[in-house]
Amino acid sequence: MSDRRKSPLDSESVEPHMCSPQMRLDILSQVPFFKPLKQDKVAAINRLFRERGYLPGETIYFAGDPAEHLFVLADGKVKLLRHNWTGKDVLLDLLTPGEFFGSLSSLGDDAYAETAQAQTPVCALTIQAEDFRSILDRHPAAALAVLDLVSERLRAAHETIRQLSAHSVEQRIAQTLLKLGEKLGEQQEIGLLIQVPLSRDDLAQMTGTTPETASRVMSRFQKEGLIESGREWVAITDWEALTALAESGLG
Amino acid sequence: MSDRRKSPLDSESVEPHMCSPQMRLDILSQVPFFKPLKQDKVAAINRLFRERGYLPGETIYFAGDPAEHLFVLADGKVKLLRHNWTGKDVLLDLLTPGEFFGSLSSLGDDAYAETAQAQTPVCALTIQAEDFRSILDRHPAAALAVLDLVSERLRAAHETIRQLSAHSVEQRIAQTLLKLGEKLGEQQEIGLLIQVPLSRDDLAQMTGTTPETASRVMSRFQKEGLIESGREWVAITDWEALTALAESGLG
DNA sequence: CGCTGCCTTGATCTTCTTCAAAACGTGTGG
DNA sequence: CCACACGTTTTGAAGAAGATCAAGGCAGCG
Repeated sequence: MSDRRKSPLDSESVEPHMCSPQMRLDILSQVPFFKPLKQDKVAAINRLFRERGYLPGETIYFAGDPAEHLFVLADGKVKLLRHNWTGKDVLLDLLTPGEFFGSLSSLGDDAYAETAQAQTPVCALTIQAEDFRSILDRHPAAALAVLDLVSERLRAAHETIRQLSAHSVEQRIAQTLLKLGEKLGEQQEIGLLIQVPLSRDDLAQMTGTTPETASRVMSRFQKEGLIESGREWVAITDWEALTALAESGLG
Repeated sequence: MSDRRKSPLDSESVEPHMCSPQMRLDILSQVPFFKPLKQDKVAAINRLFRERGYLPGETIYFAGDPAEHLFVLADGKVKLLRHNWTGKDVLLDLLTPGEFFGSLSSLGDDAYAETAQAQTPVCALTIQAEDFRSILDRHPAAALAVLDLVSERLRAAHETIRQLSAHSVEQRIAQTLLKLGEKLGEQQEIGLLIQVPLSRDDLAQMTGTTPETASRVMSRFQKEGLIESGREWVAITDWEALTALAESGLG
């Protein structure tokens, strides 16, 4: 336990990431809501998208900004968060390539409800909200696919509410690590490495606690051999035990 | 404050409520996602719906049941909740006439994620999940309207997460009362009466606390003249003060 | 009129937050 | 390549917020 290694995370170039035209088309045709469409339709849609790169830590948009665009994440990781005037931010979601964020609404004067922030170097494809809306209008299959994705997010949000309401901090952190492990995990010698820079602060913002408490819980987990962790990285070394802890609260 | 009146809530018949055919058509054509459709279309859709009545406290479906139907609430109030094996249920939403619940998904073998329970005598219109799905497939305007409603619920869920993460119990209860006041409030001599039977337990399940703590907070609010309350009813008497408390935490 | 279920209140205990200070790691510039 | 500086993490001690356990009171209903 004393030889906590250097960060085992994939190091990424610090350049704002740009994608090749072919890469764009590949990504768009893989996105769940364009998948049902014919290839030539996707090519036409592709022309409506613009490309933007962001640096780690850079804000893509702020909560309250006029919601003019929809984003499709092509490469990198994006945090979705809400601010509190107390300074206690809440991290709602961590997005991976292929997921969308931003404005879905038809109303132009709507504002973003959340802030989107690049967690790593990011390449995102953007489209005008009204353009996206009219695509959905013309392609019911795409609209239903988007509906399914949003419904799934609603389910996930309800699950988070249940956790915040009824589980201890320890259980919430365990559950969050498992969820991140499923989504971002990569098997390595250390264990199931969570492929995203994840600070104690991030974890605290995801689980509704303080960085200090998150740190204490993580230290305990590490002492018990459930995880291996260092500065902004975590790996799960005992999936079963962590699962048991998340669900019952008894180690 | 000593003469806490008898329940000022509208007393409703205890019969499982049934609606007249004309009432059904009226309700369906008023529902946001059928509103854009022509009257004759709605009449055709109406024929796909069945009608069901429920008694107060009766469970409409349980979380985990096969999700075969979509429901449109015609009359009464419905609780949406999640269970915990610890016995601590979480109340996610309180629905009023015109709102929908149940299955949106196309996959037949899906399960309900939540339990739906009648809070008052209820009349609900039900349709097979696949029938509803094919309606959305044929009517993009309806599909987009549903998408907007679900997006709005996702926003609300995120707001709840923010509150649970960053606000005190006192603030959460104040905010919840205000939200309920907006949705179900009715101006009366006592104040803005929340037209639904609302126990301390319900409030606790909405705000992630215990009935005892909810009771203590409500007593404090009453002593400070912010609300008037009795057995399963609440009225807001000082909206501004309650708002201030919800937002800043300082009375 | 007594029963059942909801509400209130008190005392105690646990969990988590807060404040503070020190140790560590990572990338930087010498 | 090494040493420094910054932001992250760890850990401690004290205090607050809320949970839990327990008892008693009140409303509505048969």
